Amino acid sequence: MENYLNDLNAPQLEAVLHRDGPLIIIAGAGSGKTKVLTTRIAHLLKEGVSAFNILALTFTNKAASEMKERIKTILNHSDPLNLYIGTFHSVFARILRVEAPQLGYPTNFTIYDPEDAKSLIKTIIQGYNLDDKLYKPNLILNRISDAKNNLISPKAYNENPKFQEEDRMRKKPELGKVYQKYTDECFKNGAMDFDDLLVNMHTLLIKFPAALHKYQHKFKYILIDEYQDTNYLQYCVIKMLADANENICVVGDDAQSIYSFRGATIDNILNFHKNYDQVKTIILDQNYRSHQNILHAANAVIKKNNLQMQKNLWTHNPIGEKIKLIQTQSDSDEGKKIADIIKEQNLRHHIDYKDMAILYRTNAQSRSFEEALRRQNIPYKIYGGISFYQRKEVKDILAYLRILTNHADNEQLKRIINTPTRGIGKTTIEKCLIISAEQNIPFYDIIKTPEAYGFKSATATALANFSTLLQYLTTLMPKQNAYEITEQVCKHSLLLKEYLSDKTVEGIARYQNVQELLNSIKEWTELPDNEDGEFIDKSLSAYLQQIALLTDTDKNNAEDLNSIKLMTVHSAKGLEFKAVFVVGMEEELFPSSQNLNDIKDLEEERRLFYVAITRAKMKLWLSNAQQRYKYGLLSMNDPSRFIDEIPAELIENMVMKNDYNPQYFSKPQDYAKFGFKNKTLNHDLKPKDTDNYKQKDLNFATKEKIQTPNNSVFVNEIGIYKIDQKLMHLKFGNGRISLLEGDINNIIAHIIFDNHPNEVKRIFMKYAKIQILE
DNA sequence: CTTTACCCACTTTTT
DNA sequence: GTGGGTAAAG
Repeated sequence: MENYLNDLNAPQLEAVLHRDGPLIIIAGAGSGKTKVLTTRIAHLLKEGVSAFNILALTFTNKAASEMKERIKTILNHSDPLNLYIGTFHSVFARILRVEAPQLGYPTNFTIYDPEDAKSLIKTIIQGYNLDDKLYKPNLILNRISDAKNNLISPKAYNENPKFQEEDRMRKKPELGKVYQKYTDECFKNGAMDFDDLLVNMHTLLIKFPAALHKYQHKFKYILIDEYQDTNYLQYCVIKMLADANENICVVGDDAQSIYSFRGATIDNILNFHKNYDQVKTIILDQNYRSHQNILHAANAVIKKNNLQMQKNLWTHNPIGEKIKLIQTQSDSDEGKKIADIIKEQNLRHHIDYKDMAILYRTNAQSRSFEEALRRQNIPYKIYGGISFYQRKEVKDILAYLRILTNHADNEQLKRIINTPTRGIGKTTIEKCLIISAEQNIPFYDIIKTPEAYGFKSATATALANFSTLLQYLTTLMPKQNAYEITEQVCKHSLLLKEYLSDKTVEGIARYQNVQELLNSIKEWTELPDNEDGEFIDKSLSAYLQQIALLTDTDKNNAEDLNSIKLMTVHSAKGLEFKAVFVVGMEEELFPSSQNLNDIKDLEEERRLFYVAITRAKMKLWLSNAQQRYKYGLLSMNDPSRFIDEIPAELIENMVMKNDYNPQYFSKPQDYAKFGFKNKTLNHDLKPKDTDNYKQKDLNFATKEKIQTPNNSVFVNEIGIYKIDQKLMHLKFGNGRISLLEGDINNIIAHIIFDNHPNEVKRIFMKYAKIQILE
C-alpha cells in the first residue's frame, strides 16, 4: 500500500506527485494513463485531501467504475467516500437533481435519450406542418445538439443571420423555430436531454453565483479523463469549476480524438496552456501495453496525419509477432475464418476468449461474426447496438414508470396511453395534446376529468379509467420500492398479459426482455444499502435516475467473463486485449464512405484506426472481405488504404482469396446440425465453387431462419438434444436436460442446473444462450 | 378504433 | 434485413 508509488516511471511519478496548479498530461496509448489518474487520486487522499473535494470526470461509466475500483485497490479497500467520479452526464445529473428547482425544473426531472428527443421533435415538426422529408428528426436533433454544445441558445440561434442563412440553404428555414419549441417542450415536460444536462449545469453556474461558489469550493481538485474528447460546452463548465483553485489536471491524447462528430474539439488540449499561468506539462510516451510490431504499426499510421502533436511511443516490450492480414471473399467467410482463428488461438495458444476482441467500424458488422462464433460454440458478448433499455417493450414499461414520477411528461403518457390498446385512438390523443398546449395543462391532468374537456361516452370513460389506474399506481410510490411498483405496473397495465399471450417468436422474446427488466430491477433493489458507504435509495425515482445514463456496455455480467467481445472501435477506446481482430478493413467502410472527402474527417478515421490497433497487446489481425452485404445489397470494396500505411515488414499476409478451408468447422456432423443437406455440405467444402457457396450461405441467413437475435447454437433439429445431454447456459451455468417438449420449431427443454439441483427450469432452446458440452 | 399489409429509409461512431 | 410509418380494410 505504501509502495503504490514504486512502480511508476519518472513522468508518471511526477504527474502523481504534482500537487497544486494546472497540469496537463499528454498520455499516449497504453502509457498508463488510468494508472496515473487513479494513483494521483489515491495519493491526494493519502495526503489528506478530502474525498469530498475531488471531482473526476470520464466519458464512459465503464471508465469511471474502473477508476473507482482501482482507487479502492490502491487504498486497500478503505472505501473512497463521496468521491465524485463519473461521466460528465452522470455527475452533472446528480448535481442537477439537487439544484434543478433554481432553474425551474423539478428535482425528479426526466432524462430523454436520443430516441425520446427525436420523437418529441417529430411531434413538433408535425405540429408546424413541416415536411418531414426535409425536416428529419435525426438531422434536426444533431443540429440542435451542435448548437447546445457550442452554447448557442434558441434565442441566439434565431437572432444569428448566419444560422438562418445556413438553414435556408439546407431548405430548413424553420429550424430555429423547432429548436425553440423543442427547448420549451422539454422544459414543460420537466425533461432534459443528454445535452441539457451539460447546458443546464452551465446555466446554473452562470446564473447563480452561490451555486458557482458552492461547487468551486467543493471541487478543489478536478481531474478530466480523455480531455481530447471534450467539447466547447464541457470546456466552459470545467473552466468555471476550476477557476477558484486552478487545481485542474487533464489527461488526453490528441491521437485518440475520435469524437469530433459530436463536437469534441482538440483545441481544448492545444489551448490549455493559454488558459492558465504556469501550466505543468507531462508527456507519457512509454507504452506498456503492446508488443513492438504493433506499436510500430500504430506509430507509422498516425504519422500520416498532418494535424497532430508529434510524438513517438516506444516500449521495452518484446518485438512480438507480425500483424496478420486476412483477405476473404465475402463477409461471411470473414466471420468463419476469424472464428476459426479464435478457436485456434484458444486451443493451441491458450488465449482465453475474454482476452480477445473483434472490433469493427459499424455495429451492423457484428452479424457475420455472431453467426460464425455461434457455430463454433465460442461464447461471445456484443457490446453496443440496440441497448437493452432501448427496446420497445422495455421503454414502454419505463414510460409507465417515468410518468408516475413525473406527471408533467406528456411524451411518456402519449407513448403508453394506448399501450396496450384500450380504445384511446389517435384523434383523442391529438385533442388532448392540443388542449394541453393551449391551456398549458399537463396531459396527465386532462384525463383526470375528461368530461370537463369535452370528451364523451366511451372515450371519456376510457381516459378516466386510465387516469384512475395511473393515480392508483402513483399512490403506491411512497410505500413500495421500484421492483414492487414495476410489478404492479406490469400487472395492472395488462402489458404482461399482452406479451404473454403473444406466441410469436418476437412476442416470446419481448416477454423475456420484460422478465429480464423485472429481474434487473429486483436485483437493483436488493443491493446492499451501504455499498460505497452511501445509503442507496430504492425508490422508483432513484431507479429511473440511475438507469437513465446507463448503456449496455456498462452491464458487466459474470456470465460474460469468458466471452470474446465484439464492439465498435469507438466503444473499445480505453480497453485492451491480448488479441485483437480489426475487421472490415475496406474502403468506404473503414474509412467510412462519409468521411472520405474531407481531410479532417479522414484524419479522424485514421485516429480511429490508430485507436483500434493500439488496443492489442500481443496479437493483431486485420481483415477485409472482397464483397459484403450492406443491408441486403452486395457491395464490392477495395482493401482499406490504412492497411497500406502499415510498413510491409510488420505484416504477414494470409491471403484467403479462394482457398478458404475451415479447420474447426469441417466435420460433416457439424454441418448436419444446421440443417445443411449433403449437397450443401459439398459446396461448403469446395470453396472454389464460390457462387454456390455464396448462394447457400445466403439461404442460411435468410430463408432457413433457424436463429433469432439471442438464440442458441443448435435449434432446428430436435434430435440434436437428448435426455441427459449436458450443456452450459450462459446465465445459469452447467446443467443437464431432464425432459424435452415442444415441436421442432420450438423446443422446450427441462433442464436441471448444477447450481439449482432441486429446480427444473423450462428453457426455450430457441432463445436461450446455450452451449452443448460434449 | 384496431389490425394488417406494404413501403421506405436506414448504417458511422456515443453520453 | 429491420423497424417504423401510413393507408386501407375490418
